Amino acid sequence: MCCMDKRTNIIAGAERIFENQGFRGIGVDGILAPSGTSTRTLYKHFGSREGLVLAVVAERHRSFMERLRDWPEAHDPIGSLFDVLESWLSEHGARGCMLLRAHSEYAGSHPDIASLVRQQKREFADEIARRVETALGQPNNEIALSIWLLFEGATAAASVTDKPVVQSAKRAALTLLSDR
Amino acid sequence: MCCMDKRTNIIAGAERIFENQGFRGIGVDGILAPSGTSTRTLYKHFGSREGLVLAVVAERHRSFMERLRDWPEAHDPIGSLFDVLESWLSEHGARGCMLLRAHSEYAGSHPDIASLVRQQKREFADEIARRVETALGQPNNEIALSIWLLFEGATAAASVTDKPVVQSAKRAALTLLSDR
DNA sequence: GCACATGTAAAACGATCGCTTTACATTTCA
DNA sequence: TGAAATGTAAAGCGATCGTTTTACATGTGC
Repeated sequence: MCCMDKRTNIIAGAERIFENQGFRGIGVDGILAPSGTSTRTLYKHFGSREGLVLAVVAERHRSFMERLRDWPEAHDPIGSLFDVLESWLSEHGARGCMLLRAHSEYAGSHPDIASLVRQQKREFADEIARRVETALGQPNNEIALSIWLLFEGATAAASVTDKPVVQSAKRAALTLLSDR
Repeated sequence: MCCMDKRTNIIAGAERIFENQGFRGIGVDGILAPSGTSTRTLYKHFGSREGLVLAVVAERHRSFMERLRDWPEAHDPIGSLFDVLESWLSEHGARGCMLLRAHSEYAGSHPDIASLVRQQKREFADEIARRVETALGQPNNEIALSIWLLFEGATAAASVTDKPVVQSAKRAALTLLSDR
């Protein structure tokens, strides 16, 4: 078996475990079980448990941004934001943003994880600002920020309610956008 | 020393620890250190580590709802929501909603913590709906839900950015409210 | 004055933690 | 052919985990 596949498999398996158990709710044996990996290989690839967490968080962000970029509805740059979220949540389950979960679990003890997540969220907020500019023909940072908050709010709230939060966030975002 | 004070002190000390380290990032000795409590007393009062977490989460919600109720600006029921949030965050630090953090760390393994948080969030969303009805003279669940999402989004986002998210959420909420 | 409730201090329990090591199988390719 | 790279399996490292236990100090009320 080749090297890059193994690395990818470990990350994919760990991602599924972290979704359900959180980052600190399970040991390395449990993290490695879904990919059938020995601990020796883990430390060869990632150096430490924390190194794997870092890689999973990075991959999670990359794959979400990729889906955002490849989503076929270019004519509705803001509405499609929430359509992507809905598809994402139905696929992964609604357990709160994994990036923010990593941030809150590790911010007190692992500054590099915290700063990675801050940078990822800056990237995401910038992407929303770009889409607002596309929709309005000019930048509007105030509206972009509000739409970001609706997005993060829907992601968080979906983990604790059955209400249709994503569609509600989408409608509110479009209202704010047409209301300036 | 009397019984209720000790219980309260343990909870208050644990709350400060959980804010900084997360729920699973520290052992019981560390949790008890700020209140100078022996482990024996912990298990007498709460039965288990998880029992303490449950009590801290319950107290956290109670004390936030109390501040909301006692806030002096009855004339602006929606705007004051975000003023309370700003005062709360400046006092406790912005590390994401502790209730949601508990939910995501324990949902996979401790259903009773998860269901407590779901109920607390239902209570909070209902309080917002009541305030929307007060402001509008009639109920509007769609607007109430959006405002809840702005609130949760601001709470989450404040932990990873320096942008003035709470004030932005407040303005967006008031816009949605006056826009129906 | 004495039982009782409440507390601390500290040792000890087995279990599990992150990580390292030893031993061995497999593929790759010069 | 045979050394290097990559992998699993499993034992073992010391540290720390949540929890229980033993021993002892306090203050309160009958």
